[in-house]
Amino acid sequence: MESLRRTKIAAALKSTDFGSKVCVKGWVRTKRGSKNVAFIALNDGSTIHNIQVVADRENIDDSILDRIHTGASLNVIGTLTESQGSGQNVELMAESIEVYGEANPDEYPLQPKKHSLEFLREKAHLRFRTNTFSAVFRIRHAMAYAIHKFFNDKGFYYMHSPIITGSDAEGAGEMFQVTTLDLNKLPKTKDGEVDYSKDFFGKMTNLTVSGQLEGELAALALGEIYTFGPTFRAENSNTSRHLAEFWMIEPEMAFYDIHDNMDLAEEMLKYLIQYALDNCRDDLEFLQNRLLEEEKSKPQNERSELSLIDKLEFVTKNEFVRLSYTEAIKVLEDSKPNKKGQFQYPVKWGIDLQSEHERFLVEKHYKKPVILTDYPKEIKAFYMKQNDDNKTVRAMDVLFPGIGEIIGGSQREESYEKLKIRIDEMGIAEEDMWWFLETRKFGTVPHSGYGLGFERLMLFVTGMGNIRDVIPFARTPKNAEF
RNA sequence: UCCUCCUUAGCUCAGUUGGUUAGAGCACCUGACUGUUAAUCAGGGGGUCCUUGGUUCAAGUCCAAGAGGGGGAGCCA
Repeated sequence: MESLRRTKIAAALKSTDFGSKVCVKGWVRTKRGSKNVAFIALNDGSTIHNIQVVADRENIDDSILDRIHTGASLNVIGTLTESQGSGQNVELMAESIEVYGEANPDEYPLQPKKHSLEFLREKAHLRFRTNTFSAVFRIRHAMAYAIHKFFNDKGFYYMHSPIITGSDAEGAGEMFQVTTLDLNKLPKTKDGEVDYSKDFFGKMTNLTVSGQLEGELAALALGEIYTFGPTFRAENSNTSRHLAEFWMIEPEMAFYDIHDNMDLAEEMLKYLIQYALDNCRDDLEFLQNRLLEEEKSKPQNERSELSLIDKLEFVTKNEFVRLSYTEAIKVLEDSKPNKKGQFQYPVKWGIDLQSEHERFLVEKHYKKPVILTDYPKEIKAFYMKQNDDNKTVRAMDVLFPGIGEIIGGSQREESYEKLKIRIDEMGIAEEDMWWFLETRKFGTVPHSGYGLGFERLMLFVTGMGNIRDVIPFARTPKNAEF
């Protein structure tokens, strides 16, 4: 077969250079045939759209066409032409086709039809080859890039916080232990405890549950930093919005108060969503149509009011509602569902807000993203700045429709004395936190930060319903396949 | 971890009150068709009814336990 530089399908479909000879390579989505001609829809991942390869049986031998099924990989050389059919503008009249690899249709699990997301989750090694997942993962790339671009353009520095941590005071959940000890022959101390001095690091270590504490150290010198890396939580969470391994973005900013923090969070979310609208249009349209199809089988009252793209545009164009926890409790107490006793969990100042409460505020009452601030100190982490009322802390949670908490953050406590007292009150070992406390001892400043769950952002942008479908290989309790 | 629902052909699903040889669409194979659009039409092959135990003359169907999965809740991002 002659050699010719490969053209990506995205570029070939945009070309108007009809009559030119091009080479495309990709994977077969469908093959349709009639007596004289076969049509092959070919996709190479460069776009959601396929190029239609037209194989005239006079030019392409039946022995080749017989080897081509859904999933096969091809190298096609042909002439770019204006399509005679109505489904596409451009097509490729094949002159020669090389089959790189066949896909035995008796064994290849993907077919040119709708598969359930649950089925594809078990075929995660092949699901990239579907329209839905190729769209999701192109958008995932775009969002990761946009995050770096947003922060870089604002003068933030990308800081790599450690994955393995010797601190067990991050306080964000159960941790995965990291060890090189032989679990069948654990070294013991005289007291019968595991002797961690024999472990790789000479102490007990875990995978990080948050890069925030290290991020603060960097922010208190570099000014504005962000982390973007994997995070691990060994919680036995079995929901559509939790993963044991997920990616988190954690900006930390010196000299930012809680209001600067909220402004940044809102600006960032709007920027990221606008970036998707501007750069992932084809993929968003595909996912939007997919959702519309899915909703046809739902009863009218369960269908969403806005389409995916309208929903994204709505968020970019409207101010987020900002109110304090105390105000939110009042709204909830005065709400219809509360008066009718429809909340499963009663509303009272001091409780942690339940999903049903957050959903009422975001989806029913305000119908907009909501930022809640100034929570009771008892239900929030030790590092949050205490308010003068001695009851609340300067926390902020950004709540999104359908997702719940997409961002959690706060202004940080900068007072050495207050922080030390809070650490004692919460029973955290002070000797583990000496380095964190020293930043308050030497040249402390007001500062703030937050954590954005990358996959939760992905859920919102793609409209997907399960967090396992917006990360390539989900890690959840009892599942670390692939 | 709790509540709830589900598991039947490669995939999506139907299967009545427990009753003889378990069905459909798609996919695959064969044939028809002069350019299709998840092509269409005709025919064909394809089953550990999740597993184990129980009730019964008889279990895909009823009961119990287990496994896997979905949805909701808690924990949170």
